[in-house]
Amino acid sequence: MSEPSSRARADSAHAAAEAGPTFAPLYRQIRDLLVGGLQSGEWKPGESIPSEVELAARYRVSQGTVRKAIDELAAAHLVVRRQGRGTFVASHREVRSQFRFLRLRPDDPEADAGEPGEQGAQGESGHGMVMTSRVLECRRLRAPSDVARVLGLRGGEPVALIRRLLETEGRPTVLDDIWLPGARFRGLTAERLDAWHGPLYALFETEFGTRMIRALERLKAVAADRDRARTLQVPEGSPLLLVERVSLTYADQPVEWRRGYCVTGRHHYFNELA
Amino acid sequence: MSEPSSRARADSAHAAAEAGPTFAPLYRQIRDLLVGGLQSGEWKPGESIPSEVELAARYRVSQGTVRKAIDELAAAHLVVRRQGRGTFVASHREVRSQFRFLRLRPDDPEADAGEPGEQGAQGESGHGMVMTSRVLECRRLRAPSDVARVLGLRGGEPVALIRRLLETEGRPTVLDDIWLPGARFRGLTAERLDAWHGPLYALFETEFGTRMIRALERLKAVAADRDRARTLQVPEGSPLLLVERVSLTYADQPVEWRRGYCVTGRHHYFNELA
DNA sequence: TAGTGGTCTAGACCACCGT
DNA sequence: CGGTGGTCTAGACCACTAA
Repeated sequence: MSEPSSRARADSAHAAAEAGPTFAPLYRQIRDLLVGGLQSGEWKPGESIPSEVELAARYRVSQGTVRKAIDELAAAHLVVRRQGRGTFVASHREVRSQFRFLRLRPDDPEADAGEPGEQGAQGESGHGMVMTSRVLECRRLRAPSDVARVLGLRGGEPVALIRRLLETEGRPTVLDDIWLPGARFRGLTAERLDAWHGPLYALFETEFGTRMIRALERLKAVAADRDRARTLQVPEGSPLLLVERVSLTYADQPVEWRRGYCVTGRHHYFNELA
Repeated sequence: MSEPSSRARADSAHAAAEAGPTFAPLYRQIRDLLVGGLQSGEWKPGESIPSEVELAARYRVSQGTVRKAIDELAAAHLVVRRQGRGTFVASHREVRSQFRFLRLRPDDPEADAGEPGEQGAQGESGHGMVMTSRVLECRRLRAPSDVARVLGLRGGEPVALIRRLLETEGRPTVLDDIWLPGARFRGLTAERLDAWHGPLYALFETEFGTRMIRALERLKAVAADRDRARTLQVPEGSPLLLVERVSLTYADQPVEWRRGYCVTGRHHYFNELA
């Protein structure tokens, strides 16, 4: 290494001298460069990124600095480290991160358990829960203003709407309304959804190059209106758990708005405060 | 340093030689020692722990190893680092970690905002929300079996029950039933609760030496029964958000079981999936 | 055996804080 | 100014994986 971190130190000195914005430490700059590689698709979900020593050479920093950058990516679940093998881009197809966004669980794990590891058709399962999905509707339309606002679109831009029913043990459990930006999800049809076996986010990642990174949720208790009561086979006015979710991809760009109405008679939403 | 990490290396070699349990890396051993110091009260909430160099000398490891141990404690919110000052034991009295466990937020931040920084009597506020607490009941009794099971007590052991009503803008919003192990919370009375101004967990930490570290929650939507409907001033049968919480202290010991019934007409439970 | 991530060390320098 | 945490480096060795 002929010029170890000359750029970084220059930046740092720069920041001290100027009154301008303080510069990020080297490992954060490296981290952001790596995020750029992930975002641009240079390394695709499931693939490995270059080794730490290679990245250190490429960016002309020490291995320790690259290591700290990757530590942050791993903490954010953008990559997964595997000792002896390498560092891999996280994927919703992997079991490890499959159910990271699924918080609904059966009250009694035993009562709702299927065969260990079993999955229903279109199934998203986890924690001994078997869930089957039925797509009720999938159409494209112009964004209503509230949807446009949440997704950061202009009103009237094309969006896709998926309505689906999740069932556990044959009982309707969750009714989802899912809004997606039309531009990102060209070619999304009910047939395509029916043909896909696996988590929805794995489909989005694989078929549309859109990877959900994190999500913000708002929960409320609401009374079932007539339509939803009928679909979920509960009395009108029954309490439902409304889970509103905005999913974000790289750079915190919103790419999904979802409203789920959950029957919580035999299930609950689990959360850990840490 | 005369014998740098002789213990650690011996352990490591040991583990490799034996078929027994693998030994934790040095920094985890150090971390656990530090947790022991926190748990035993060697360093109290708000106080600073020894500096990294001092700890490195004490445990005869490098500063980098101590640093990594403290990194984990900081990630778990057990300590807070402050550049140039030191590392401090986290406290519920500090604004930083005041509202870490409060997930209920007004739907429209503007609508419910009081004076910036204002707090109601008994208030737990945050995110522009003002909440006032009214203790309805505080008595001691023998643990019902379900409470005993959750708190890890034997049935019939003494427990304390607090019932309180949280109000926002004069509107009843949350009805809490809080169960505590009697042994830990000797001397807890309604008068003591009324006299305390600040978060409940700060009281527990300051007056009873019990610090809540993390919590597990289960959420459901339920219909308001007659009593709760009256107390919360909503129609009987209205949907309420039921938040069931088990709080844990060091070593994941359960020390609180709480059931909160929330009116979510103007508020929601916020969560981030990361 | 070669290559990867994981641990540990030692030392330099920086940014920040209170005195 | 001295002391604290924060960054960065360089190099050694370990643990794991795959060929």
